[in-house]
Amino acid sequence: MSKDTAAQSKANQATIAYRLLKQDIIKGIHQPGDKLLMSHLKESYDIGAGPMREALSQLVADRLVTAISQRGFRVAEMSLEELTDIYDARAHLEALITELAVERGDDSWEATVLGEAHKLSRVNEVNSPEEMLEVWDSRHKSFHNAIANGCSSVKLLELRMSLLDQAERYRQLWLRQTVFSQSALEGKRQEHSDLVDALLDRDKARAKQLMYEHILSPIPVIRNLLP
Amino acid sequence: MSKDTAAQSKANQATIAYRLLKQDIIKGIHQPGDKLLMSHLKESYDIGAGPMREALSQLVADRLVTAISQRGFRVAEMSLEELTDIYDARAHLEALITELAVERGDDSWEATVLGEAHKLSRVNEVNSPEEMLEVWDSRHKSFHNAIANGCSSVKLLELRMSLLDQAERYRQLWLRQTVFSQSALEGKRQEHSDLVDALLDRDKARAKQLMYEHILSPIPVIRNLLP
DNA sequence: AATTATAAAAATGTAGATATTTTTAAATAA
DNA sequence: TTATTTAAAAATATCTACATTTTTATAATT
Repeated sequence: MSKDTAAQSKANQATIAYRLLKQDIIKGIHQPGDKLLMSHLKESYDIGAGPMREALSQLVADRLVTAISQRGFRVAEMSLEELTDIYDARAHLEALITELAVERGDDSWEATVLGEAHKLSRVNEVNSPEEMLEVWDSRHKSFHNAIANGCSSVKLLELRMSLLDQAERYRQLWLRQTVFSQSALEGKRQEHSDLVDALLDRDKARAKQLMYEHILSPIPVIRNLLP
Repeated sequence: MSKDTAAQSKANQATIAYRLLKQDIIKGIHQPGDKLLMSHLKESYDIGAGPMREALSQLVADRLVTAISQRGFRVAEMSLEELTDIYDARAHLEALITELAVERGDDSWEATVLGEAHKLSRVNEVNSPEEMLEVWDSRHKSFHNAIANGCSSVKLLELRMSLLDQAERYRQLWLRQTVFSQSALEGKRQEHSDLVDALLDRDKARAKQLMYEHILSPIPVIRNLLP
């Protein structure tokens, strides 16, 4: 039995519900502002009220869901204000982490970053557009994770993940626009290439600045798509 | 009826359990590594298993508790490695937030910082040592919160709070040593005064550097007290 | 000693009971 | 009529008590 299958089978109902709900909120199956009715959730996920509550209050901590005592749960709203706030925080945090990664990253970090950059630049021979989207997004994330890991700070990486989760619904809006536009994709390719250059040159200030701008760049696109 | 009492009376069992448990873990009533037995918790807090699980899994997200599926919950261990990691992250994040506060803070921010600094410098006419501890800690937190609020980033402030919560058990070790030592207290007074000067001078680089060092300064004290 | 069987303890989940909020409809007042 | 209040009903959230599953401890067996 694979490790993954073992983990899945061991996971309790609350964990299963948490994963499914989170995915469905990110995918937009549950829209911002939607009421998350316990009776519906119980039925559609086939999970009891207890574990479901447990999952929901975790998502409240993740800021993907809001709760009012005795009045249940709703999918958290999306707004231009939140978009700006999340991306401002992400840009500053990611810039900080990049700076630390340049200071602290070793040879093996450099190697991994270079490897992930290469994989990302070679997203070509794919079948469907949907697969393209998935593969590019996955490799793009791996590339950025590889850079960030160089900072060697467990806690900063956890904070980074928390912001990424909160940004994910906004990112989804940007992703389609970017991956399906040859020129946008080429722009990203250039940004990534410049970034890698700065990292390998150990040019702290330049890497920090490039990362800051790279993170903020999707904002105009997302702003236009925001409902 | 006061707002607080109303909030208390409206809060559900899970929220009550979360608050009580968190306090008791920070106070050390539940020690690092302790098993959090559902039957004991149910009895001592007089709260059912469902809400108690909900509270526990929130504390897992807060990193104050660890969970193993089907094997229950334990108070998270404390370690020198975690101390170093948390304080490294805190110092960098707080320095970043301070820098932004100097950039973004307005007149009313300056006024609040100055006011809180004044209150903190006047913790004197108190009755018991225990009260002294409580009052100083409370005002010290308010002072630092006032500075941080200047950054105007909801998300960065949330990340800051998350790290503060994780640092709280370590901070408690340092607090007694500092508040009950006249020389240590004088040292802090000086650091705070320098910090305020840099803030009001809008000296970004200096404020950032002072804050970075201020956050890291408790580490040697805590290291010696760590069990 | 190592392995297996058994019993006890504990975690987790379910179903139904209870409490709260929301909706609906009727009654009252402007 | 229109708006407001009130009371009852329905919908919903939450909790409790119990049932089930899993783990852990103990004893028995090889």
